[in-house]
Amino acid sequence: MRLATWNVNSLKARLARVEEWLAVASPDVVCMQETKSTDAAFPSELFASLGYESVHHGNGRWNGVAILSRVGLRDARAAFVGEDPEAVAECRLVAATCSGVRVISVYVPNGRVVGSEFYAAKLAWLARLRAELDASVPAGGALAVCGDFNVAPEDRDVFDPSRFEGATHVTEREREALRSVLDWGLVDVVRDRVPDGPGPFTWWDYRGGAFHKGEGMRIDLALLSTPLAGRVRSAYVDREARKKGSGGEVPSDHAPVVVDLDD
DNA sequence: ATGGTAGCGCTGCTA
Repeated sequence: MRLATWNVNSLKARLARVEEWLAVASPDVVCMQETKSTDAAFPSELFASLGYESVHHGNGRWNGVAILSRVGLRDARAAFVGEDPEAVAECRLVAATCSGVRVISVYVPNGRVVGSEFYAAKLAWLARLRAELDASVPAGGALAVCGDFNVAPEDRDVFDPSRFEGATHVTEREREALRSVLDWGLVDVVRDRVPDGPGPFTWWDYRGGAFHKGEGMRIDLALLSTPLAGRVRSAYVDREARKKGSGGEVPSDHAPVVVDLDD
């Protein structure tokens, strides 16, 4: 099974690029973030015509998460345990079971400025994600928590740590909050397969030619439970998808993370 | 050079 996660930075703007990528990469399950779409506008029929069932959770201009699967999709849920699905303010989590794997697509808050209310909300969101796993996922099962975590786990996950002093994504409190999620019993499978940095990066600023200068961060992660991590054949960043499409379409500022699992 | 790009949507916010 090929599992992927991709922050598309607007599904409407990226749709042609996404379709092209689906055909080339041929993933079985895709976690998507920043669709910036409503549930009504989400192109579920188009994805169905390509062989994918889907679930989307979005309410407009910001955020929005989805899961696509061509190996089954059931028990979808788009809110934290104990959260009223009708009262979700920010659409940042959706879960479904695909071919025996509990898949969670996450878009962790950016945090904006260290010390701000948004930074505090980011830390709280990560703590809530850990509580979600404790409350809703049986230990020892097949779990994949994938998405844009907006945290670079270590200094080797940024192109130049000195350029990030005082910035979000690299602070010890954010990294500790992420480690608390990992401590549930998850493996960062790309890092597991690529022990040395820098990178592999998954995000590059649109500005200043950052992608071509190699100035990125590794903030999109595939975190797999230990039993599932034992089935990983390969785990990598699909840098090709960060380049323009065949028709010159603008790419997302994120590249997909792809994980191939043995059956 | 205190900058830059992209998306949403129409003014400035978010990233």
